[in-house]
Amino acid sequence: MIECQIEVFLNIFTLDDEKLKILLLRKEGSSTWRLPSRLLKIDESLESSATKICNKFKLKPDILKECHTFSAVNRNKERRTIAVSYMTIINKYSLKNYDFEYELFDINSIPKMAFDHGDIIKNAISCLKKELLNLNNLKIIFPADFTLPELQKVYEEVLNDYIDRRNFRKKFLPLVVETGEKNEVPTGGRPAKLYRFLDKDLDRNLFNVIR
Amino acid sequence: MIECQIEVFLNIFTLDDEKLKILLLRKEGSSTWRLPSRLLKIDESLESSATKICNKFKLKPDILKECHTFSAVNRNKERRTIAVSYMTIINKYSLKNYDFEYELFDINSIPKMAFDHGDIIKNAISCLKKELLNLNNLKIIFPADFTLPELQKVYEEVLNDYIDRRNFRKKFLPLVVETGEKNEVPTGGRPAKLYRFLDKDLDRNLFNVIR
DNA sequence: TAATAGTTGTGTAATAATAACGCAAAGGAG
DNA sequence: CTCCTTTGCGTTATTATTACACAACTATTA
Repeated sequence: MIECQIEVFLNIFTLDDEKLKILLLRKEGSSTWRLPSRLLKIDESLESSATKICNKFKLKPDILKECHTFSAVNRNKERRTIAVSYMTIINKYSLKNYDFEYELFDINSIPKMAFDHGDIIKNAISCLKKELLNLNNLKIIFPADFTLPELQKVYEEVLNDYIDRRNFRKKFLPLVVETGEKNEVPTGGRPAKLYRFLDKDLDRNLFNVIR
Repeated sequence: MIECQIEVFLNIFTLDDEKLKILLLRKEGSSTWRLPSRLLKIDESLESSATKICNKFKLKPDILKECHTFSAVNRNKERRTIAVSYMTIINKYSLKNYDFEYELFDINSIPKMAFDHGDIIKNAISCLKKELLNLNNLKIIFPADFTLPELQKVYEEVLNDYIDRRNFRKKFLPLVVETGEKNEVPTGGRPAKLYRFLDKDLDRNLFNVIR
């Protein structure tokens, strides 16, 4: 039996400005950033602790997944601390009301992080990519009025590969329906049609996980 | 900060008599079975603690994966206990020398388990199935001199589906080489040829994960 | 207003992967 | 020798994937 504290970390991912981003916090005057976290209390499970972090941001996430448990003996010099990392995917617009200072960072440009938070994020990002291949999870960040090029950019980032535009459309057109509108935001070219997902069985992957 | 103990569980899977099995222990005179486990010590990480369980069975596993962390408040009535579950896949013959009483159980016939060990196993079995789809892990239980029907039976269990024998062979023949021998154990029919895997890039799945 | 640059939308043909199928060969049991 | 069980083998049809080029729409610039 050991005396130790359990830290719960929450990696909150979202899509912002066509890029996958993670929500990070910084203490007043600190030069390093940190993940939202919480110490486990005696009367709560890890899942409920992670849910309480969500509540602080007024989030009701559709997905909350355990990523990994970090237990290196010296990860906290002061006292033995074990960290359990969770991840969630949210829509950026559910962050409208908040009482906290936060910043969204592109997952490819993570800033200098406190302690081992950088390792925790790295692990969570690979978890994110697996989850985003499932259409139900993709739908969280693309609830309505998205363009196919936007979708494709996310897939290309997740798969870390180029996808042919015509072949991509062939896969997705049977799953979506045109809203009739066009993208109002100028992209410097022909405006793209807006789509939303059909209410179909979306609990599947159109692309395969690359191990 | 809470005072709690961390329990490490190890799900040891192997292939025995053409069936996927898990290694379980039973205390003298007890009616219920338990998973191999260990309390985390102050000076070890979870991974090293799980490795120490392996050592007790004189195992040097090729794979050791974290499955899940179990943290329900009342999972141990006496004191707050959080359990981290690991799984490994071993070759049955690495269990030849042991100092412990153990029994191998078909993963489809798990006996009455102590506490929440049944839940932990259930979770680990789904983890096992994901891992076995990777040829490198499959090779652990099929290191040499296996028959294609034996392989196929494992796939059918993992995928929970029937596979056409001819199509199955078509997929695997490019990966294996005949040893020249035939299966000596009578199966009530034509004896199957023995194979071993070629030394190829096996870090991939020939069948896709079904979510 | 014409030319240019940037972005989106569209179809077809070649190739590869998967699914569906029946029968002969080898051994064991009677 | 017959019957039963299991293994080994090839072909065809279907489906999925890949590769590839040009026109349409908008904003910007000359």
